[in-house]
Amino acid sequence: MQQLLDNIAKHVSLTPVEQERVLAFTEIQTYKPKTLLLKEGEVCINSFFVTKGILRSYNIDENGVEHVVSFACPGWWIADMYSFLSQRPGQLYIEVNEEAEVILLSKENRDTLFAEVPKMERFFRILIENSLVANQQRLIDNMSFTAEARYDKFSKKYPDLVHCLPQKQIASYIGVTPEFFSKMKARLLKK
Amino acid sequence: MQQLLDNIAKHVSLTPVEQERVLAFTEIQTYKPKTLLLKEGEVCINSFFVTKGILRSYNIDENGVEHVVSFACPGWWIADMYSFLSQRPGQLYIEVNEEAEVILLSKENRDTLFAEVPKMERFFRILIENSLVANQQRLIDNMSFTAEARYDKFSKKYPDLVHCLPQKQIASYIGVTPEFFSKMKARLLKK
DNA sequence: ATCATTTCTTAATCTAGGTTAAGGACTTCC
DNA sequence: GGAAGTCCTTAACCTAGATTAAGAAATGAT
Repeated sequence: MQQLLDNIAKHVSLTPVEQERVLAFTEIQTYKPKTLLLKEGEVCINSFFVTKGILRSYNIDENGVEHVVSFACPGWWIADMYSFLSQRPGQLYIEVNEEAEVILLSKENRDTLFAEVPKMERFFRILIENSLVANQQRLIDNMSFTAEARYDKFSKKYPDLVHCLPQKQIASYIGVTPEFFSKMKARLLKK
Repeated sequence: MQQLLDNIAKHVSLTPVEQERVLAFTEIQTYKPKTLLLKEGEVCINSFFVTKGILRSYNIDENGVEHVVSFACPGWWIADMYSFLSQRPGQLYIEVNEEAEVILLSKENRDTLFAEVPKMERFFRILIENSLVANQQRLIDNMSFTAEARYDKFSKKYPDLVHCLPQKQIASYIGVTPEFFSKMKARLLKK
């Protein structure tokens, strides 16, 4: 729980009373690997703050191909933002990659919290802003760079993740097939 | 100016006094086509609310190829969000497509406004949330669909834009070359 | 009107990355 | 500890979309 408060403290400073309110609205949970916290077609009731382990979100396209939308390590939030915000069925899966501990904040509680603790609305505003910027950068990168350059950027940005994720998930995140990813990696080793 | 207030009213309801504050912090401007409101390497001081005309933002990659990041029609906001939020040099250009009238809100004024009129922070939080959702959807679409399907989605989502934008800009937005776009369109006509 | 610039089209050729297939290396779980 | 899955790799072949080039059509400036 302290991790969450530390995370919030990076952007806004809460009084002890406000911190209490935050904790009152959240709930802690642990999950085994491969647990699905959300499936396509379901409403994303909770957003998840990761304190241990790794989660990922992905969608599955018409051809049954999985596309990783995001990873979440300790200190990161994850949700199907479309579904969470609209409270309508979404298209994303959220799955536990590695034995995880997460803090849950439901849409309902989030909205109440915004009313009671306006600083938390600021906190999430800033979080979403950062998220938008990162997302827009990824879009630009996908349009501007080759798979090789995208992989290079990814490994520099998330050096830890490169070692603990299955390659097929990295391949999916940067937008190539596992086979091509494997070929590409072999090519890079020769240099 | 009324357009801006109407737009805000869709998400939060301001008192007349609050509306006054908003207007006090904004400024109106008109621009000729091809005017560059922002260049790569510059700091994005203002965000722009379009009341007339069309703007677009794009970046230019290492090979000199332009990639359209977004269009903005009346009722839409546009900015280089990375640069605007961090007040550091950005990579985007913002250009006037069609004779435009826009309302300017600087980063500085926005932050003051947030402190004076908390509802405006809520307004922008909601705007950014929607923006993030749209952006994430575009990312997923780019990974999941062919150029043809992306074009189809685009023309259904923005039927008006299809008619008033140069094809090369649409091609760039959906992520293909103008040549391929032209070929694709010819193919679609045969069906 | 006319020259210049930009945009669009068509066609030939090329390539980054996809597909299919098959074997080997790890896990995982009775 | 062995059967059944996953995951990773390699290789041959395939295709969506890029590149190059060149002409036609539209737009704009003088």
